[in-house]
Amino acid sequence: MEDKEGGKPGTAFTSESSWTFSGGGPDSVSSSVNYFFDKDSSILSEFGWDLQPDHADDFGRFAELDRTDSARLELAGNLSASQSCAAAVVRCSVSGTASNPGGSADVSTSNPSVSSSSSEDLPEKSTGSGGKPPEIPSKVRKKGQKQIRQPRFAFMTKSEVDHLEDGYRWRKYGQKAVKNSPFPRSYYRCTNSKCTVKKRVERSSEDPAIVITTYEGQHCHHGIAFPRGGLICHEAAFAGQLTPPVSQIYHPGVQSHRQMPPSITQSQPHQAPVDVGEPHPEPEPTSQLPTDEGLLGDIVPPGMRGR
DNA sequence: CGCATTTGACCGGCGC
DNA sequence: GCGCCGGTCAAATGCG
Repeated sequence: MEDKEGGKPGTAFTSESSWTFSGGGPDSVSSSVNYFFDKDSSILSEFGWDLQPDHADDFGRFAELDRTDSARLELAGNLSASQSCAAAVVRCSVSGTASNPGGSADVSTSNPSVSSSSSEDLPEKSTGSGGKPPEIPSKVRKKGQKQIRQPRFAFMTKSEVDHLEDGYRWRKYGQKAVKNSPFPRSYYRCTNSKCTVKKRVERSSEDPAIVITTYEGQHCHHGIAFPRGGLICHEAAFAGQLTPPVSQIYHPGVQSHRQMPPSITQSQPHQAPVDVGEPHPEPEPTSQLPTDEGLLGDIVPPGMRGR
């Protein structure tokens, strides 16, 4: 894991980010694993997270699990509780690239300009708007230079829904069948035209209940990218900072209905138990409104502190 | 009408 | 060099 480049876990990203989920991980995720999750949650800081002691400990614990025997993470408590839709953080890994070597630590949600720190790989291709420049097609990468990826952050959640609500809006731009997996992989990108964050969603071939979500890049905007409007409260904005499993943040009235399946939009009073070891019998994922004190009050991104 | 999703095609990287 | 595979594009389609 962290021995790969001999760098400090959580502080030095690999220049070549190939990764996977270590032992016990799904075969479908076929990259090599780099768990940079450090006990001091420094990696979270890299992504703009700031765990307060209690939860830093939580992260530390499961990071440790990953490194030792890759035991199932049972991230009980506030973080996973937010994924009431029968989702729980199972495992988490972070990787990144030299294109953003720790610089992401400076990223603040209140500083959109930092977004440019990343996109060596994503040259502002205003996709969808049609039109890649003839001479510089977006998909063409520099020859002789391996594709440089933005910092990535992946986690596994146990969820019935593939696309977990995370406070940001995503547009699906592709779907591919995954080798050795009956489940397809979906590709999303942030709907914010200036934001190059992408995410991949796929299900574990071993445990269909587990959704593997991979985020790449960082949001260069703090609110939710709601073209049609509405502000989202800063908590949700933060949630999208890394778009972690703490997501499931839904604010009635401001959240786009499109993104929110009926089953999700209706908050449920109960919380699904967090037990990643066995499937949840819950037929329908439910969501809840995480309270600021229960979730967001504990994990505060740098840019959000003092707000 | 505008936006999101679907889906087949295309392209580049990588392993053999 | 070839084939496989992952990732992305973009036209078509659907939906609110």
